[in-house]
Amino acid sequence: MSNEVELRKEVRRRLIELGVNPYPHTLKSKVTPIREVIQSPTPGSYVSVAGRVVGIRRHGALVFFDLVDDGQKIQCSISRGDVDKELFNFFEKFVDLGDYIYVDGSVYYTKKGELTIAVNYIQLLAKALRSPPVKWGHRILDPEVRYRKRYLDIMTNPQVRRIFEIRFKTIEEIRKFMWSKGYMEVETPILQPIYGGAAARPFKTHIWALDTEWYLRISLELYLKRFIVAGFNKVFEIGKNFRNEDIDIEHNPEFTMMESYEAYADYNDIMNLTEELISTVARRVLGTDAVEYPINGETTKVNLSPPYRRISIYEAFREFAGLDVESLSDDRLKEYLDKYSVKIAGGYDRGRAIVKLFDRIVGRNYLMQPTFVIDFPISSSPLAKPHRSRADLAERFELYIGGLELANAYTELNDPEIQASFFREEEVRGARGDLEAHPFDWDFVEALEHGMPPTGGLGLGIDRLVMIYTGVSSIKEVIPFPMVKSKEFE
RNA sequence: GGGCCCGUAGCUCAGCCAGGUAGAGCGGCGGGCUUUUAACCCGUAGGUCCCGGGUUCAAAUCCCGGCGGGCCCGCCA
Repeated sequence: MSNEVELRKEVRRRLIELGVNPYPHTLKSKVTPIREVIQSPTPGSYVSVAGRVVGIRRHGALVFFDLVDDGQKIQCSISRGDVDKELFNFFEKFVDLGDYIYVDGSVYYTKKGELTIAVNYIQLLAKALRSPPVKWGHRILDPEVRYRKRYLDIMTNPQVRRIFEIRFKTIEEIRKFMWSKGYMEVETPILQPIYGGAAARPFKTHIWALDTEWYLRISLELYLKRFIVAGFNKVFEIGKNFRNEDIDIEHNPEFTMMESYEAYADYNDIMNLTEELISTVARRVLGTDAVEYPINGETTKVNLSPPYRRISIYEAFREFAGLDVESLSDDRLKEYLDKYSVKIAGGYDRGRAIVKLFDRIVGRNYLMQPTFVIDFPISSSPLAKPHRSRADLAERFELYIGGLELANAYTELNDPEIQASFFREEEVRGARGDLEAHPFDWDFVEALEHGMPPTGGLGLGIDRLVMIYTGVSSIKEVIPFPMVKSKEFE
């Protein structure tokens, strides 16, 4: 292993001795992106390009090699008979896989019809001391290498690169979509004295300047609502949330959410917004809103074009599980909790029990096509407004696609007295051992006391949306640098 | 938190069950080759068998502990 590095360090040293800078500041001349050379191939034209050497095929006096620039590959050839002998020798002696080089030459098609640059000049741009771990276009198989050294994964595999291109285009298109709807993108604190807006354990940190314990945010919700109180009518934020919980196929402790809040809207408006956003962004990023998602090992067509089905959580129970949860006694419900080993932290609560049971037996198993599950039991939703026509329900929806929970949204609770009472209930749950209970946020309640208009809010999991868009079933595949245990530098 | 599986050359893996000199392909290096594209042909170097301990005449192999990774379950309203 150190052998290759040592050999290449020796090459680097010899280059410097010869007066060749292996890491020059400038290129011989301006280059054309390889993408453009490929897009409008012009045999006979003279081009200058730069890129990483990803393949070398030697045939004695003729050598073919591949350059990759910004994910685009082009073949080059260098022929001893056609170029300065020293240049040919320079290539043979000093250019290795992984190096960045500049070349210029004329474009032609080989006998096999491959677009190729007949190289006349080579400039070394950056000497690589390590070669790529696998041939370009091949997959690194070791997941540990893929996640720890993602740059290698992306460098060598265009399909991996494509996933991240889709991810970042998706974020860009969500921004454009929200702006086009009149929303303003705002920023809220990541470091917070009280966390809130979701049920999750937080990361703690120490603020030296204030000598107190603060938290990394677990959601964007409570500060965005403060913007609504402040008089901004439509705001959104795209940012990282941090939840101190386990890492698995659909959870990463650090993940990306888009949250939006709109004055004078309710959860019905937000459902319309959500389905339009997901389909519009899909069309702009993927060119289609018909995607395929692997479900239980089988590729399933998923249609992202609106309207999405809207079904109450009780109806969903009846339809998919054949269970009339609504009329179930608490004792019977507890039997189901035992049967599916569902535990409720902080003591039994009917609403929470129903929602957890739903996650366990309905959501991930049956909701493959986009589905809004609506009207949750009120005790499970301490930041949502009670339902306009049923006191036991909250105006809340969750969006499921491919069995994944993608979004959570409410007609927002704007009655400060009810909010305060919900926080008090959360405090009780916390005291009973529910580590994910909301802490009482007095400052937020005071903000509501100043008056928040009727508001509709949305939280959309960007990572999971990208999973749906790219057809991958692990969140690690869509997070560039997923969380892995740190390792001592070898 | 529980269970299962994995860790051997730069990469992919065999060898482990049944203990006895560390193996292959790709890649590297050297040589050959002027139309290849996972080029090809010949030669060659390359190892803390994840780490530590134990059993044994002898451990990559068996046992224990640890580290790292993957998957499943729990948890994630």
